[in-house]
Amino acid sequence: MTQNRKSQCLDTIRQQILSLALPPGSDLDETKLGAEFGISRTPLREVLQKLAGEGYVDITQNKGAKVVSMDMAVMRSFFQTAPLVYANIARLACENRSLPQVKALKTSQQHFKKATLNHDPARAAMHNHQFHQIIGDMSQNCYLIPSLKRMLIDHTRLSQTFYRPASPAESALVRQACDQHDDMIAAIEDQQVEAAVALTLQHWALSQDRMERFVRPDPLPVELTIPKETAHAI
Amino acid sequence: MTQNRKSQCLDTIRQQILSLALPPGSDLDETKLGAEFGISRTPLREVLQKLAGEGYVDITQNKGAKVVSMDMAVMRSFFQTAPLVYANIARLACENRSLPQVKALKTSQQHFKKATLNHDPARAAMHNHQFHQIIGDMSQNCYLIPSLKRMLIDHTRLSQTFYRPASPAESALVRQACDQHDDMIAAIEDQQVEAAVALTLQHWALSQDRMERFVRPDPLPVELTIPKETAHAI
DNA sequence: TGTGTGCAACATGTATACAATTTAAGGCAA
DNA sequence: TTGCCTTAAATTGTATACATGTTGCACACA
Repeated sequence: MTQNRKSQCLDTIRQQILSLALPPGSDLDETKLGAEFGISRTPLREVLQKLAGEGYVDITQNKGAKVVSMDMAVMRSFFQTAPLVYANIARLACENRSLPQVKALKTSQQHFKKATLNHDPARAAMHNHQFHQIIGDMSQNCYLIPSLKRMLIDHTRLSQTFYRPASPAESALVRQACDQHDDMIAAIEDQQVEAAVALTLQHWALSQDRMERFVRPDPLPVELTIPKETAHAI
Repeated sequence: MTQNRKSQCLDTIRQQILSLALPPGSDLDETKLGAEFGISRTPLREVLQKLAGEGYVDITQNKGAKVVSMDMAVMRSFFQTAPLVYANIARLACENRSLPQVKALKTSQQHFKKATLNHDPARAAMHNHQFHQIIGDMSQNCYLIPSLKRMLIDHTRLSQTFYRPASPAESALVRQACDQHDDMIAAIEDQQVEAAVALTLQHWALSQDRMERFVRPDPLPVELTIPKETAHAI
């Protein structure tokens, strides 16, 4: 029971960081969080240590924990490194996947598809996160998985707007991403390595474009008209 | 002062794991270690959490911490993944290195060279570890660095015998590795990306051979003679 | 002899009190 | 007002006591 509260605390904070409910750079107060989850500071500090190990938070001596930031320098390496990590994880997943894992991947994809159809962007982002984490598990490579997990944290945070399409064209992109997931499952199940890698790179290219627009939005029109509805800020 | 003891504890355990003084799979008793380092269990548990985040130990619920194991399945992915990670870290290090980092790398290499000349294999392995970790820092890529650090843990553990040459031919290999370090420093300083990557792969090939022999030793001679001196076991 | 049960010893998990450090505010002098 | 020093509040770090869970041994029984 008490153990339940601790792991629930861990899950909740992870989820809040991924959903940007806890924005990058925000402070995590030990006393406040402990009271919130009904556990004392000792186990709560261990939760924060664990989150630090997973790359969700940064802990500074005598200064406490902060949600990891997403500054420009980091974004640069994010876009630079993602295809390398994703493609190699996909390759290894093809080679090492077990059938129960394939089944878990299909279940995750069902939930993801349902969330997109129901226009539930928060759940869609979370299930997308889980989908790619399962592919990571399939790779069974304890050296690359930490990199993948760190990438997925920022990927999920950046893609929070992805599943909140603002136009028919954007809706089409979401459907396309969903179809790519189906194709990836098939390739992994049939262990078609080259197909899985190619699909992964296509999948990346799709979200890359959306995310880069999010980081560096379209320039305002030169004619000084005021847009009807401004895009949401971070 | 008290903070000193905690970080000293962290460093000592890291060093003991890398040197195999704490062999893979061995138990880490909280009470015993706390007494040993003169700190109570609370900060010691935080040390273990940190080590778990860095990939030095595995923590199981209600079972405590163990030094991460090195079974055959893991070794396979180790040899499979190392060139990918090392080569890409080298590439990024070339592009992003700062001059103070180059200076630190040269200092580290001096210590390394001195240790090999003095036939101090433990120190040589540690300075080699530090050398490659500095190259990791140069890459300034927060996504790949965790993978590199996890690789280096096992690399250093596997190479414990590398710097304990048993024949003139093996001594030549150590000298060659040392020379490669010098060449790598030059390539990184001059930002010659292709040269740095090629050198890194050569450097890997050299140690790969030694390490694979360590994991899978030479078959015994078919004639049933007893060797004069048996190689040290793990 | 083999197997299962219960208890005792031990190791890990949590709460709380206290110590040390950082942060912010207030007051004083230039 | 500005800058700096002092001091109080808040936050983090540590020690200890207690709670909970695991392990291994002894003993009973088939």
